[in-house]
Amino acid sequence: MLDIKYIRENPQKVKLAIASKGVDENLVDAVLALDEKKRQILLEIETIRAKKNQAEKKILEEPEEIKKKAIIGALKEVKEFLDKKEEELKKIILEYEKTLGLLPNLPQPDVPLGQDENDNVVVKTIAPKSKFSFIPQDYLTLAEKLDLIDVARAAKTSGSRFGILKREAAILEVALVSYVFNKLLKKGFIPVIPPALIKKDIFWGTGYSERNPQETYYIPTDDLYLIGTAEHVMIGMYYNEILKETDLPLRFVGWSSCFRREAGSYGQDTKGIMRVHQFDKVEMVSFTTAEQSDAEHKFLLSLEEEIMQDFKLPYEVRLICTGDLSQPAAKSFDIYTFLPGQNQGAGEYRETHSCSNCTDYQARRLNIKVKRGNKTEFVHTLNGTAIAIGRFLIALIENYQTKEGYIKVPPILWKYTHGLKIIK
RNA sequence: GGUGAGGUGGCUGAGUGGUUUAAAGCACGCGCUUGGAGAGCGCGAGUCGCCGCAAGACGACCGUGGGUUCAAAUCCCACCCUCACCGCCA
Repeated sequence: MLDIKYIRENPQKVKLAIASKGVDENLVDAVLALDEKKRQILLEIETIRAKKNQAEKKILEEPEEIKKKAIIGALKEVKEFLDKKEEELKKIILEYEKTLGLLPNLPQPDVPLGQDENDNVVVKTIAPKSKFSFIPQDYLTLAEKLDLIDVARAAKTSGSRFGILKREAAILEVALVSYVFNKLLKKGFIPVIPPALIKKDIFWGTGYSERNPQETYYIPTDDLYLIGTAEHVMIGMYYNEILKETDLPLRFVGWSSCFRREAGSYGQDTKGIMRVHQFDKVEMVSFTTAEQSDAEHKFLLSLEEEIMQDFKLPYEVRLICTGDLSQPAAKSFDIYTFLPGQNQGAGEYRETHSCSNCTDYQARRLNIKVKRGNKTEFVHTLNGTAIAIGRFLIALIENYQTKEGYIKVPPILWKYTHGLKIIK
């Protein structure tokens, strides 16, 4: 949610900003019109209510029955009028909040203008150190030979766009989670295993529902949503709470399954587990003060890069352009990992991590504040991928493959795989 | 699922129809005191909206939504949530 005062004072800036994210700029005028109407009715109601309150106090001092009755009679008429006005106000507030909710967070000034992911800007490249002496194979070919990923049987039980991780792939997931929990625990993150179902208010509050409502699984019987990421729960945990300043930055790491309907992605990545309805992910989340959030954003990105470097994976960091930013994000970096087995061995960079500063956008929607001295203010929230298991496994399989079609286990994981050093 | 208790400000907690402008304590802010800190003392201070250059005025808010009443934190109804005990259960 945006600050209405800021919109009132800077309507042109807001229009430009939301247009750069591909959202209709006319929404700004709609919000301002509703805001004005709302304030006008509110003023009217409050003036009358002030008079009514004074009249009520007079009744106490009034000894004469006749005068009392006259006042009470007049008050009844006033009440009927107020009831009508209040009804009108309620409708306008509802419309106002709905419209205001449609406005996305504003991009920070250093975010490049652009339409879609093709306009994202590469800000750093860690290129592959050496080339394969053979033509590297596609992860799915390798994984199916070794019986690590079973898409066919997943289709049998669950339909298209599902995968079953088997044998060493399942062991690797547990190892990856242990490794990354261990790493982030040392950095002061609080580990969390969240529920997979959340309430409507929380889901709305994290700010992902408006732009692509069909993306989420919804269970009508219980009025609950399946989480698309552990972030939904980790941010939502503090709904309507006031945090202590000394607790900030407050950091969580959560491991959960993530559910995505992938509506509108027909034909993309239809094979394998690159794009599936359910995958597991370890996600980082931070709550900070307004001044801390830029530094925290860099910190989360640095952790993601550390993870990449622990595994000696080649990658690019891309600064996301305005048109590709999510609704709540003010600025995002993505990490694209090099997958040498794609394009018949020519290789390709694919998105494996993301890292966003949502400033106070989610905090306003969820009413999450921090007490600073005598005042309370909205916190800033950030999120970043630690390891998205499916895509990270793809990266490991393709980068650690051998000529024989085996897969080496990265040394950093040995301590978590109990002696497993190669998959064959 | 059953029974009972409860939901009040940053926190604990008093408040059963009208000077509640929500007591008190803790925490917080400013000042006094001190070489400095602490303790102590004094003062200030809820949130949101709205009008105003400002001082300040006004309105709303005591889990949420309705209702009763001239008047509701307080009475009534529904719902949500928390805690305790019981039942069931991986």
